[in-house]
Formats: sequence, structure tokens, C-alpha cells
Amino acid sequence: MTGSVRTRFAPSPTGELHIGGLRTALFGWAFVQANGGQFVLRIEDTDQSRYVEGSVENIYEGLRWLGIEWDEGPDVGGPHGPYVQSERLEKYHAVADELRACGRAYRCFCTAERLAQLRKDQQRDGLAPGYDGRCRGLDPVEAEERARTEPSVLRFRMDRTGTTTFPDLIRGDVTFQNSLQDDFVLLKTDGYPTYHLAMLVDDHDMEITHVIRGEEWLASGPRHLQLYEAMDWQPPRFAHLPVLVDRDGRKLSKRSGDVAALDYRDNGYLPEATLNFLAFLGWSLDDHTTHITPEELTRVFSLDRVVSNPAFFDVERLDALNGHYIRSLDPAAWRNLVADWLDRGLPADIPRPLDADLVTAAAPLLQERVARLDEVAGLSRFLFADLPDYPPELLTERIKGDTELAARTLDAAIDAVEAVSPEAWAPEPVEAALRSLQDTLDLKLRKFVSVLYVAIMGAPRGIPLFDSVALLGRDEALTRLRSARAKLA
RNA sequence: GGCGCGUUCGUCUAGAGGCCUAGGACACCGCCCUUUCAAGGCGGAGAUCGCGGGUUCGAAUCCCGCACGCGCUACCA
Repeated sequence: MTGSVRTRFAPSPTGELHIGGLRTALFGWAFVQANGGQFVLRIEDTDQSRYVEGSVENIYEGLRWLGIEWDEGPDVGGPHGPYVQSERLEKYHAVADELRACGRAYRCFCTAERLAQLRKDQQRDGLAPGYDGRCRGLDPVEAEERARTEPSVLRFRMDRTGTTTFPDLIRGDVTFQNSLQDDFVLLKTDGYPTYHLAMLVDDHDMEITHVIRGEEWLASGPRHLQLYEAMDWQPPRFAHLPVLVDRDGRKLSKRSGDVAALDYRDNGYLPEATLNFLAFLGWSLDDHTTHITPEELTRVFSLDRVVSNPAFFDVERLDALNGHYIRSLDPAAWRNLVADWLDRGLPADIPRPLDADLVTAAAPLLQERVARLDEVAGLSRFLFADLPDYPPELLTERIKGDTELAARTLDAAIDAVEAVSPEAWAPEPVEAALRSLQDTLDLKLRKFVSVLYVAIMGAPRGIPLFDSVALLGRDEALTRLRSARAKLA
């Protein structure tokens, strides 16, 4: 099948791109790359009422963030355009007419109220909800006449005998009883097609060979299969991806946390980490691979290694992966990221532009200590601004409230730092001076160093101390040390 | 309610009858390293493979039943 594969990602512009949608897109894209073929982006905007301004741009941005490119789509064009469903209405109507002409579709005049009541009654009686077929037997000619003055929808006449079986690339053969199917809507009152019709027409026109979509579509498989059959079109192959679930085992939704793809970017996740994370949600390469690059993914991805059970969207794992990728960044790239995140994360009252040399010096101290980019500002704020006031108890938090030790430590530290002349101020002498406290106090550094962390950065832990003191400068370091000492007086 | 799909360490998964006294990763615990915190190195604990029956010399792997979970059940996609 090399070279002949065509798949598509077909989101609806109803808001921000969902992280689950991004994962679906990733799998489709990786599948196409691995097999040779084209990846199509199609916008499914057939529900006018749910359209949200800016959605399409958000979709583009989300996909591009991960490096997913499409060969055909609304913005890049292609031989099967247009790629926006609202611009393809005639195509759907043409197929609808054909279906109506051959008797596989019929006008339905049932009102929304009647349908709602019907559903209620069916549920009350323990029956399977579904259209009861009231308009099924209407005379086609009369129905056309009525349709001129009365609102109507077009319904597909399902074959209700036997079963429908189709092979799912991930689950194997799936079988449904046709007697349980109902005549679903093809064309709505407003003349727009439903998903089922639009998808059928577009996938056929666009020569899609593999439909890779979420599991929530599995149950509508029989509808699609019968539709293909009615048109005498070759159906594509289907692959229904397992759903993404939250900690409670429910489909990932707003209440599960961040669901917008770009929220992850904005919260400090690297695209390579996010891609890596998403790739292993329901798919695996072998029994040990946990890290993968986009290049490798597009080489080795295959649908038969997608599992059929739900995948837990575990942010902890994403964090671990993100930390891994942050550490593997080369110094220059990391430095630039730090600069960006400092700029947007530090309080506005700190003058901009930030001291570039200071940023450069701080970057390496942060690289091994953050899992997300949004932690950068908090950890290095003390280098750019005065320390906020903190309670004296913080100084002794890690030394069991030993105020006397804290006082001795600070006194010794002040002396040691003062002993380093302004001319000699540099990381090495500062480190030597601070290390000498071990002898002065006759204690291991680890026994008292937390006091200095608090004095210098306002927290008992943070980025490396010696470099921080050196970066702060002699005067500022001394000021902080003295201020801490004063708190103990 | 009906239909569909699913069920292996806490989590994501490997596993397609004997290679499994079930492997990897994250998380967890311990040790080492150490300038706090991390990172890194080493090691540990952790699943009788949802339950119950079969088939077989042999089952996590095949079959049946049950339970539980999720999905669908719209003129939304």
C-alpha cells in the first residue's frame, strides 16, 4: 500500500483544538508518513450554531505546534478542494438527490417536539430510542410537494434486516444488528448536511483510504457502511482510536483539566515532549521504547500496534517527559527559552529588557531543575528583584528551629563574603569562601546551608547557592545576609 | 434500558498457547553522588494477567458465561 495511503483529520471549528483531537491528528499524520501518502486537513463546519470564531486558526496553530503538516487543506489547497464543508454544499445536495431518487432517502416532516416526545416515550417503555419511521411510507411525489412549503429533513432508509460487519483496523471485525438501526438524518432543515452525509461525500471525493478517528464513532459504523453501499462506493478502511480518559476513567473533558492543545504549550510544555507523550497514548513501539522523536515516529508508526483499551492521560508522565526534553536541549536553545519565559513570567514591575548576561548565567542553573517552562520565573525571580518579606521561622525551617545555629551561620557567612574583595568577586572565590564556613562552624555544609538558601533566595531550596550568590553581586548578597541576620535579633 | 467496545504492577503498556517464576517506562521506596532541591547512577517493592467455567500435555494468550467500566443511543460532531 506504499504511496497510496490518504488519511484526514477533520475537526469541527467549535472552539479550541482538543488535546484528544491533536492525538488523533498525530496518529493519522504519523500513519501517512510511515506509509507514504497524503494527509488531508478538512474543516467540518456543518453545524452553524456551534461555530466559534478563531477556531480554524487555533486548529492550524495546534497542529503546527507539534510539527504536523498537511498536504491538502483549506489554507494550502489541493486537488480535491474546497476543504471546508460549508463550501461544499452542492456536493452534498447532489448526493442527497441521488439517494432520494433511488429511494434510499426520504423526506421527513416530523417536528422536533414530536421527536423529543417519541424519545421520551421510548425511554419510559424501555425501548431503544430511535426514529420510528413515521414518514418512511410517504408518497415521494407528495412529499416533494409538501417540502416546498413545509420544513423537512432528509432521512436515510436503513436496511433493517440482517447484520452489518466491518473490519476495524484496531479491533478486528465489529458486528451490529441492523434491526436496531434507525433512519438517521442526512440533510437538516437548514439545508446543511449532517456529519454522516458530509463525511461520506468528502471522504469519497478526497479519496481517503483510511479513516482514523475516535472510538466515539464506532457505533455509527453501520450507517456509514450502508451509505457507502447505497452509493455503490468503495468504503475506506476504518481505525477507531481508543478514547483518552481522565483519572476517573471518563472521557477527557473540561472538568478533567486542560483540554485545549495550546494550553499545554502555554503552560510550559515542549512540543517534542507533548508529541512523545501523545504518541504513546494507546500506541507502543515495542516492550521498552519510551522516548521517540517525530522523525522516528513517522518512520515506525503502525496502526496494528494501537491498543483498543482507553488510555489514561497522565500529566505526571508528561511532566517527566518534559523534564527529560528540557535537559536534552542544547545550552543556546535553552537560554533562549529561559529568556522568553522569564520575560513573560516575571512581575511587570521588574524593568525590561531583562539583563541579558544575567539570563545567560542563570539558564544553566535552571536546566536540571525544572519540568515545565513556567517554573523558570519562580525559581530565578530572586536574581531580578528584591526578596519579598519572609518570616524568621523560614530561616530555621530545615534545622529544627535552631535559631542560634542560624545566627552563627549568618554571622560567619557575612564575614566570609566580606572577606572576598570586590575586585576578586567571581564564582570560585565565592564558593571557596562559603565552603570555608564548614571549618568556621565545624559542621558539614548540609547541616546549615538551608539558612543561606533562605537568606539569599527566600526559600530553603532552589537553584545552586554559590553561583546564585556570585550572580547577585557582593553588595546585594551582603544586604540579604544582613537582613536575614536582623530577623533573628 | 439497548447496542458496541474494553478489563495485565498505582499509571501507560509489552505479551498474538510453552521464551512469562509476566518485560519496560512513569510514580513510589532505599542507597550512592551531592551545595538545598533536582538531575544522574545502582538497587527494591509492586500484577496469582476482572471473576467463573471450559478447550489443551500446557492459557495472560483460544471458547463460553458473569461482573464492572467506558462509549454511542441528536436536525452535535
